[in-house]
Amino acid sequence: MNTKERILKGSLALFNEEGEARQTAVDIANVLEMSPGNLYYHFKGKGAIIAALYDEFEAGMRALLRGARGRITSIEDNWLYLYVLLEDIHGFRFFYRNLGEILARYPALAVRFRALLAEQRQTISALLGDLEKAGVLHLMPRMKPVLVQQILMMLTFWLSMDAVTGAGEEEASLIHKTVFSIMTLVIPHMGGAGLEAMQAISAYYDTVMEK
Amino acid sequence: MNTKERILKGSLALFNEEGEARQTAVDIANVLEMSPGNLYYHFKGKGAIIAALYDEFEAGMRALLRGARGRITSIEDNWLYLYVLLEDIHGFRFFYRNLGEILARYPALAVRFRALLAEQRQTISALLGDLEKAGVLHLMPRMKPVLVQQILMMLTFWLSMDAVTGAGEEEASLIHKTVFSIMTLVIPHMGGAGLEAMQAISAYYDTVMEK
DNA sequence: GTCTATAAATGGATAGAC
DNA sequence: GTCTATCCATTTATAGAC
Repeated sequence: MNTKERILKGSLALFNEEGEARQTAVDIANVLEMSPGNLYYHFKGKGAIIAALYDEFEAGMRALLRGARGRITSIEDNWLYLYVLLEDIHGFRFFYRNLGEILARYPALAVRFRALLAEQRQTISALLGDLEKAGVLHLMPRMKPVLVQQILMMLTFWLSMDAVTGAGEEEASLIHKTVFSIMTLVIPHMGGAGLEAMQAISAYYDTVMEK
Repeated sequence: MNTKERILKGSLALFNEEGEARQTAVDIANVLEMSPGNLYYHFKGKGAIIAALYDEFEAGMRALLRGARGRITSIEDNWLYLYVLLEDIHGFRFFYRNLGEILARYPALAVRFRALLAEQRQTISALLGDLEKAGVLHLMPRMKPVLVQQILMMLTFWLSMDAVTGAGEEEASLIHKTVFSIMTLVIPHMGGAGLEAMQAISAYYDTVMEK
């Protein structure tokens, strides 16, 4: 592994663990047992590291979003897809826990993240559309954009909520709860199929949570 | 108005307008056309100012939460109460837009904010309970805590979402949309009464939004 | 109470030796 | 590529005059 990769890997771990805001370029160098000078040789500073990490995140997220198109039809598919999305996001939790701050500090990232949000919004909308076509989802006239926005918001701030409540919950458990919560946004609009899905998810949820 | 009050009022305005993170003690002094020395005479620094502002916010929010007990019964009451809550929060938007960062920087505030969240959670739960007793709300067995959490999350991060999407929406319009969105979390669990309420709220929403 | 001036602390960044 | 040494900018905080 070359130095550039080591720096990215180490920074990501450090940011996720200790929070991005309070880490300086020197801190990063220390963790990697490397001189600040060397760090600056590879990256112009913390900003450049964050930009590179964001590149990685964005590429992965876009791949996931595009992979969803047309392939996710049943309620169960949606449910599993959510797990994958949330795990991906969790890998870059430092970013999501400090969204506002980071985007304010790096306007170029803000532009890109907004575009990514738009693609997420589109994908969510398409997934709901597929469920409607399949006849399992029945939305009242004006509900759809509101429901999409609710899902997007939960997808964007579940990690912030966890951080703020200070639960410091374990990854698997937190993701399970969040999947459950997001599915619960949709289920009330599903009629009979929703009740079944709810029971299935609840049962699964219980088994997982008891571990 | 004495100097202490001037500082608090000016800081709140500055933070709300320009974001808390990028304002230094000197910036605050400049806005108030006052020397940094004088500022430090009244407050030990930015941290002390933020703590004082939080005192204000917390007192107001607790008053609102306690005022709700038992007095809010109909769907319309809930809807109006939400406006009041959101307006109160909007007055301290600098805090909500930077929640994670600020709470990490001032651990004493984090403890207090968590307690406040707990009281909000309780109040929301009580309000939903009243709607259940009134027979307009019907929740499936495990739904209630999830629904409460969804509402609490939206209440906590609506301003962050607005900041992140960069919509920079006007206050009244943003609050309307958020009220609508939060009510929409509850309405699917209301059966027939929900459909009516939905239509009423939609109609009202349209009139307001067209202005 | 308020100001000016300045010290102390921190973080960002680079030059030059190896 | 990597290190040491150092400098520069920003922010915090205080001392002492008025």
